Amino acid sequence: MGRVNDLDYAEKRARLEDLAPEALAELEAEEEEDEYDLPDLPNAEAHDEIRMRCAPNPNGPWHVGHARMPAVIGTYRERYDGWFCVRFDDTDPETKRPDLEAYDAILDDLDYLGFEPDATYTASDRLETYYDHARDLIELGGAYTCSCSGEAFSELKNSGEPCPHRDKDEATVREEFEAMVDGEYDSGELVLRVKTDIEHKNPALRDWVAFRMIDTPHPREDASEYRCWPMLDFQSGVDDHLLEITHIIRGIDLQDSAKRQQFVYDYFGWDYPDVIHWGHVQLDDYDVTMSTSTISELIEDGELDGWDDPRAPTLKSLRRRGIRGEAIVEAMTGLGTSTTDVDLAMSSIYANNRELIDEETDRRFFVRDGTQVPLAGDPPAEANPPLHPNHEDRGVRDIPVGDAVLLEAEDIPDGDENGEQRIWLKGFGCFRFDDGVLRYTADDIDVVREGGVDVVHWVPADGSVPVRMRTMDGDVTGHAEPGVGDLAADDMVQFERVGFARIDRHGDGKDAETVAYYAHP
RNA sequence: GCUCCGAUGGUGUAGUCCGGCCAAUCAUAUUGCCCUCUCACGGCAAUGACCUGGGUUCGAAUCCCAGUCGGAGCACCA
Repeated sequence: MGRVNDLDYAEKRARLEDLAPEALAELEAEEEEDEYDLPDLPNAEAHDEIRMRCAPNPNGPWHVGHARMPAVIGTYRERYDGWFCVRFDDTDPETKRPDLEAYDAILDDLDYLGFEPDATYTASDRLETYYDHARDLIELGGAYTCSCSGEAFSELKNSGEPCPHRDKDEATVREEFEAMVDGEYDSGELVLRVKTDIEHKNPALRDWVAFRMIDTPHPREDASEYRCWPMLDFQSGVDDHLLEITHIIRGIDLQDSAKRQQFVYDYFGWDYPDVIHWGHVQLDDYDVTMSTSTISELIEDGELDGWDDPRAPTLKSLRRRGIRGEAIVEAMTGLGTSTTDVDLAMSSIYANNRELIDEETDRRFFVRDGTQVPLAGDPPAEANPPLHPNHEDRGVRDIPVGDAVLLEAEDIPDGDENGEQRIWLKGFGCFRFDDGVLRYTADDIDVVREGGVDVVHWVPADGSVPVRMRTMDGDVTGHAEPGVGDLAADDMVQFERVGFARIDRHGDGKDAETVAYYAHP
């Protein structure tokens, strides 16, 4: 037994293969099955092709929570060899006014996450389609124009009473709706309601609004002439059918939508897609709320530098910090699709990212708030720490050392004669701290192996690169070893004992700062 | 007020449909040890959960009822 446990995995597998090949096959088959993070889609086998949509409101670049939708439907698309589109549900030019730059910003965020939609639609291009369906619905007796104020209707609705407009004859409804389409009413004057069940036990489903008038022109020029706009439940319901969506995945805030839209589907004789609702996601570690409008305000007020400020919980921010989209996608699919609210730990995104980048990311020294200490005792002229501890083949860094180094204050020995006064400058050698000077001792590495002498990171006082590292908790300044000045923007480094960071840009001229963005430990 | 959901360790998740294989899976987190020219990686170990109360049953995380807590909708927002 003990001998078996001492074997490593490959050996155990080989031994098992000899002894009981069928048991091994079974074990490995089980492992295969377990590889999915996400549950099976309901009724997947009933469709030739799984078709899904991601339907954002383009009112700003995406925050981290938005990544959940593409992560999940993108993963399902791969798993079922399916299809998904992006559909911009931009049918409110006023309250949720679209931001013209957000359309491309969202597609860009999607690309960062590693997904390309099979098609892209924009609801504000499709108003004529919605009008046509409204006309059909009116003909089926499924809708009526209503001039009640929101308040008055709400009161009637809550007591389960129909409003006087409910029995309007079809010709009048048709006529008034055409006048709505032609923009002959002002905002608030008239709406088109779907006739559902005014006594339905759930008040949320009673005769909801399908179209309303909006005076403010849509920001997209192609849509700026329209004044009669569909509500989400109508627009989205019609589009989901026309795009042959088989599976809708969305938040619990739209829990009642399916039931509302079901009335329209019934009038038209359509089958409603399968729906999955999930709860809200919260992120730990951030002071800023994950909300597009809040972030947008903070940027406007100058509290944040922009959508990619390291303190902003946005995809642009994570991207700038050098976190791969894949790390976010994995964290998101790991959340599953439960209807409960969930807290996503940033540490799980970091752990995924570390796994992706650790092997390929070279090590560098970065000393925060360095204290200068002179060297003595004739040390070597150059230090040569490895680029990566697990990859000797990549070679070493050549760090020319002058007559002084910068150290972090806590790494400098305390000068107490009773304590160990030697430190090992990594990749360089052993020094004894004496009277404010580090004197080279020429001890070999055994003094470290035997314990007692601490290894510290350091940079030469001359030739090091001033660095401003931007973090979630504010900027950190210090100096990185000279070679960092030669790295390209976008290169990742691991500052030893500090963490992973992405090189953002180098400054111009002498003494100009290099800017790096901190990713994670 | 009316109507829907949901509840497994610090976090996420598996198991719940079809009760026993669950003194509960995996990941992450935290701690300790090993490895190591710091960190990271890797290895080993520890920590830590079935919301509460009833019921059904030989047996309940799983089924039933009640309660508690949490979330969502009842918009001319998405």
